[in-house]
Amino acid sequence: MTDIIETLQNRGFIYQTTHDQELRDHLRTPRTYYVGFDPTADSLHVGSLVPIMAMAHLQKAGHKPIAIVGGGTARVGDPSGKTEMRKMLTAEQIEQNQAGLHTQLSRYLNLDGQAGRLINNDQWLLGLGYVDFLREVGCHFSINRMLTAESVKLRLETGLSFIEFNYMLLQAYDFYILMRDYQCSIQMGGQDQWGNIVAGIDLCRRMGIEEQTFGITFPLIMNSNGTKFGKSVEGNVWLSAERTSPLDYYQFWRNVDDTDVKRFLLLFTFLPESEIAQLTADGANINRAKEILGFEATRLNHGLEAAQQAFATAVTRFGQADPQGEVQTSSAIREVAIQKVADMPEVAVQHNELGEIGFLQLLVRAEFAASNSEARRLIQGGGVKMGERVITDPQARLEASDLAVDPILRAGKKRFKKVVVQ
RNA sequence: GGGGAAAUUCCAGAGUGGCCAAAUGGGGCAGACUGUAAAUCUGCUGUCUACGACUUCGGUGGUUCGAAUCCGCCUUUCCCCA
Repeated sequence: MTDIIETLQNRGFIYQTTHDQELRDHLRTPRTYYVGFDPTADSLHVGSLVPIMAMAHLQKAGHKPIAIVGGGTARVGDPSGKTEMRKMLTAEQIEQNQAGLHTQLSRYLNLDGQAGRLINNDQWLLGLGYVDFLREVGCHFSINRMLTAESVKLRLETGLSFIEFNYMLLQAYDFYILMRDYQCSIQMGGQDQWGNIVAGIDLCRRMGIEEQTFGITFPLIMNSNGTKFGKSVEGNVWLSAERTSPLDYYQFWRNVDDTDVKRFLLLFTFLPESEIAQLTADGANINRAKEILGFEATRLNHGLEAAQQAFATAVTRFGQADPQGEVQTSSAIREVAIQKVADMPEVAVQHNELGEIGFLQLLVRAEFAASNSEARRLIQGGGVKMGERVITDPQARLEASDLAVDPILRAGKKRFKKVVVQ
C-alpha cells in the first residue's frame, strides 16, 4: 500500500496531524476514519470539498469513510471559527438538510454501508441524560484547558454561551462512540477543528480505549489574494445544481486566479501529480489548465455529461484555450465535441412582449439585476449588450430585430442568456 | 441582583434636531487595459411609473413646523461591580 499520508501531503490536504509516524504506520492496513458535516443548509458548498476529496483519496487507498452528519451537534452549534453564535435549527430543517448532504457526498464517496457509511449522531446524542453525561464524560474535561483552546479564546472576546461551550464535549464524545462501536480510529476536520479533535483523542484514552486514535486537520483554503475561497458573482458556490448550475460551477473554477490553479488542481481533481506539475510548469498553458480544472471539478460534482455541456457552452462564448489539443492531459476534456453539446442558459419572453418589454424588466427577469434600479445602473454603466449592440438607453425596449442575428443578452462579460420567444 | 454603554444602509464605522438616502473604508457590480487571470485606473452601489416621488438608521409611543439625531417604554448585546 502506498503511503497515503504522503499523497495527501503532496496534494496539499494536510495542515496538522497527531503522531505523524505512528499515523503512517497505522494506515498501512485498512482503517476507518470520519469527518463531521454540519447540516446547516440543504447543500454543501465548495468549501466542504477539501474534506470530501481527502476522504475520497483515503477510500481509494482502501480505507473506510464515515461521514457524520451532525444532527445532534447541529442542534448545539459549533463555535469554532465563528465570531457569533449560530442560529439554531429546527429538527425538520436538519432532517431535510441531511438528505441533501447524503446525495452530494455519495457522488464522491461510496457510502453503501459496506465500503463506507453515513451516520447521524442523533442516535447516541439525543438519548443522553444530562447527569449521566456529566458524570461519565464531563468529569474528563478540564475547564482550565478548554479555556486555553484557540477556538474558545477567540470567542471569549465576543461572548460564548454555555451551550456552545459544550460543543467540544459532544464532538469528543462522537469520536469516542465511533471508536468504540465502529473501530473508527481517525478523525479529520478543518484546521479550526484541532481543539475538538484532540479533545476526542484525549477522551478516548480517558474512557479506557486501548488503541491509539489519530487526528488530521486540513488547511483553511483561501484564494491567494487573501480573499475568501468559494465566492463567485452569484454568491456562494454550492454543490447542488439547483443552487449553482453546472455552467456557473464550471465558470467558478475556470475563473480562479492564475496563482491558484496548481493548488486547486491538486486539491480538487484526481489528475496525477506529475500531470498537474507539467500542466502548470510554465505560464504558457495556464488557460488550458484552468479549463481542465473547471471540467474535472464539474465532472466530479455533476457528472461527465454536465461537464461536457458546461465546457462547450463556455467555449462557444469565450473561445478555447487549446483548440488543437496540443496540451497533454488524461482528462476526458479531450473528447468533448463542442458543436453538439453547447447548452445555453435562457430567458423567455412572450410573442406579444416584443417591442413592449423594456430592457430593465428583461434584465431583472434574466436575474442579472435584482431590481429595476440595479438594471438601470447596469445599463448606464455600459454593461449591457443585446447581441453586439450596447444598450445605452434605460428606456429601450426589446425589438424583434434584436433577436434576428445574435439573440444573446449580456450583462458584463461573463453573464449571458439567450433570449427565446415563446 | 446593582451600575454603565451600545444597537446606523451587505460588513466595518461616522453622523448627535433641518445642508442625511446618510461621511470614510471594505466588499460587490460595471467600464478601460488583458488571457473569461492578477494588478491598476474610472464610474456606480435603498426603491419606484425617475431631472421628481417614496421608504430606511433595533421595536414602539411621544416632543417638534421638522428627528438617525431629544424624551418614555420594550427587546437584544457588551462592559463593570456583587
